[in-house]
Amino acid sequence: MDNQEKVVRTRIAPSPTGYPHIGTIYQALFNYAFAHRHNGQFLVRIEDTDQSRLIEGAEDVIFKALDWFGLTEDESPRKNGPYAPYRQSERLETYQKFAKELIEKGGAYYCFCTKERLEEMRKQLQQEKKPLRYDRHCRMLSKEDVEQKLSTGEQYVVRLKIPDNTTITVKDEIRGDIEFRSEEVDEQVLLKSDGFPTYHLAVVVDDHLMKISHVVRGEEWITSAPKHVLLYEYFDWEMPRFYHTPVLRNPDKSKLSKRHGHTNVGWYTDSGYLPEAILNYLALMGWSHPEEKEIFSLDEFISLFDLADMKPVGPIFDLAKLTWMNGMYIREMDDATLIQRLKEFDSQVTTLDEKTLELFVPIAKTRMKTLAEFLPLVTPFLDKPSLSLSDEEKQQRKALSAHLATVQEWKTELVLDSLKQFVSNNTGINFKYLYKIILGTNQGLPLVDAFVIIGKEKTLELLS
RNA sequence: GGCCCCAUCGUCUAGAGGCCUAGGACAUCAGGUUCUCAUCCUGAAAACCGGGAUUCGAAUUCCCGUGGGGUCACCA
Repeated sequence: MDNQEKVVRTRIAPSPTGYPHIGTIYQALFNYAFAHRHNGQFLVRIEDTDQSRLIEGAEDVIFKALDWFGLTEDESPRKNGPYAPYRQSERLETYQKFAKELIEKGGAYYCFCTKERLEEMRKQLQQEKKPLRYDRHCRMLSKEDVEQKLSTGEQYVVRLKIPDNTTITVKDEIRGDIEFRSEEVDEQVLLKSDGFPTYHLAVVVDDHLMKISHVVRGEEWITSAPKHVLLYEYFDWEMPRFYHTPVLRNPDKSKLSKRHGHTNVGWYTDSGYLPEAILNYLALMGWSHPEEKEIFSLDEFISLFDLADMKPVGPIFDLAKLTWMNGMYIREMDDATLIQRLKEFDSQVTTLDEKTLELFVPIAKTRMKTLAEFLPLVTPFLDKPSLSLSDEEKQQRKALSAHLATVQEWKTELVLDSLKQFVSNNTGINFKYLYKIILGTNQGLPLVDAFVIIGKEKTLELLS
């Protein structure tokens, strides 16, 4: 009975405060994979308790991103579920109820300090070079004082009470027990004066109510974890297992940010990255395949992944390796799928002749690292590019055109022979030069293959 | 600065006391294949932060430094 495996339930708790961050997807991946590995549920809870930071439409975009990656949740505001609502702004009474209960239990207290007083207090502490913690001013208030202030409608917040002289232990499953001296922990606000909870109250209440079994979140939460542990103890609730995953970093090792890297999921979408490649890359940040494989599917990852195997080191997000991996996925994709993806990526691809597309894709494939690189490869053969060439180069172009016009049968070997002949007939000319006078760059799709695809007529037109 | 976390090639990592002359991947460089460029193949260069301790033996355990990161809100 004791050994009965608990249902695994994980969650991500994004705030709708802007574009979806790649770090959110990183978290989602591990939460999703772990839940699926254990036939559990993965939920998305929207943490919209900061009214001032809300951005309209941000929630939608988060779900759109999750869909794009295929990290579909089991319960969320859009899907509902047994523990609805899943949007914190709709659960206010719940938090208020528990805040009250906590006060009655002696785990929290009313605080009437004004913003001004707090500011002054901090200034003072700063001058004295003391840690910036609340001075517990209102904790000393008598019951009568509190009642009196409450009855006159004075604004208040609810603060967490920290016990004196104890050690609070956070059991982190990735790095082991982490100990905090209680006097190092701030008596944080749990319920704000606008009636909204802060993260600390909301997360504990919701994780408990929603029966979250494994809390998998970024390392930046370690410092506030003792507050959460305390809350679980005060409420006498069973604690979930905590896994603090490493934070993704910029090349300069700081926390991955907009300033130094590409954090917006939309950037990857727009740049022609494939969701499966991104996920594969992300999976390798802090985890490694038991056979040291680099390329593997989400399903394979799910079947192998264990949170206990996570490394605690913050990895640097290396766009170059992601890009390589993306190219790998493109190369290994079958042509039909790739064509489909290209069309979805850029509607301009839809306008191309289907047959032409089918012929171009195989030769373009090995030359693309992102979907965005397809069109620039192909269009120079379809729409005559306007080039700025020297007179001599124009001359050569004409000569080449005349030379190719003599090819009897427009077949790969014959066209190639013709080109080779042209090159050997003219001293100082090589294939690289040919690219220059035909495409304007010294590289591109194989000329012969491309010429055969578009046909003799169009080729000559291109060179005219 | 206080507290907390972390530490193997430039980057992601393998490594759970002898299999390590430290392995793989990206990036870099050099060759090969090739109509250019890619792809593909071959190869090269490249790391255990420092110091103690434990041990017959330490990248692996322990301590102390050092370095990097995180966090210190009525934000999450």
